[in-house]
Amino acid sequence: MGRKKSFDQHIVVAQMSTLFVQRGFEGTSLDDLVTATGLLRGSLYSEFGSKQGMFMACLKANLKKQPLDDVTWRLLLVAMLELTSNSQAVNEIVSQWYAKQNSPNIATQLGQQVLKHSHILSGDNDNGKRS
Amino acid sequence: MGRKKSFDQHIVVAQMSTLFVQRGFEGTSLDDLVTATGLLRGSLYSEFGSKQGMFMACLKANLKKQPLDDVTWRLLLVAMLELTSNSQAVNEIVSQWYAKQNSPNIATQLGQQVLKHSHILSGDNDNGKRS
DNA sequence: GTTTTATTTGACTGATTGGTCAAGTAAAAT
DNA sequence: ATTTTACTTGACCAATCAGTCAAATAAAAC
Repeated sequence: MGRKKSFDQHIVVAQMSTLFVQRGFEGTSLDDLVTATGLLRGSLYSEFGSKQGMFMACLKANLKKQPLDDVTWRLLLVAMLELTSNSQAVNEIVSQWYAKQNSPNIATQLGQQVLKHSHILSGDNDNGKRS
Repeated sequence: MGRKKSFDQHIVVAQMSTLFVQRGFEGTSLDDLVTATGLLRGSLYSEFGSKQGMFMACLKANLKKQPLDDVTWRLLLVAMLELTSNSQAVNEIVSQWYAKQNSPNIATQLGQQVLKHSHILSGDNDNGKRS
């Protein structure tokens, strides 16, 4: 068997999901992920293979939820706007999810998430500052 | 007066808009913008001040169109997902636009643009390659 | 023609990016 | 107790990032 893993996949995926949701895919750096998870780069890469692998783990895990929560909708948005047109693998995940949907108002739900995320007309942006 | 500008603002803004629409804000590099416009960094910075200034020029110029075309909708999406929550200046532009809208289905239109951009269920992604 | 002003040029910078890997460590297997 | 296996550690890397600026250039003003 060898050494035991020092982390719980589910927790790590949840921590990474929070980041991807807040900052998007390109907006989230490996350093961000290292800080948020408490793992180091080597562990993250041996577990997920690549940054895209980390995102896909988040997307797959969250898509299992029913009904979809805000985190999952926002991961779908990030996938569709940043990854779907460049990555076959992510495209397939999202396409398979979309094919199963029969609700006619997916677009509306996606759009509502965009509006919610944008913080428009609320004025609570931080002018680029990060904690 | 001094030396004349070697470019037409409108054309440069249109060229930059195409890039921001295709690759998003963070996904578009200064090198990309230099290549697409034919201008060099110094010219771009003396004209627009910053990368965000370049994006804002694109957004402002496109929002004058009526009715909004796909490019403008996509710029709004990019703004809302990548900039609005971190940049007061971009937030104000989008907020002012949004306040003037009285259509009840903005969310739906935004969502349709997300779906259109995602290339889902069409399979024509390029696995990350760039021309 | 000389000076002044505005723009272009592109090499350069320090910071940050995603990703690697040899060495170290902890557990199981023998 | 020793070996083997699996995971962790973090320094390191080449590439890329947004942004700068002194020097060169072109036009207007005189």
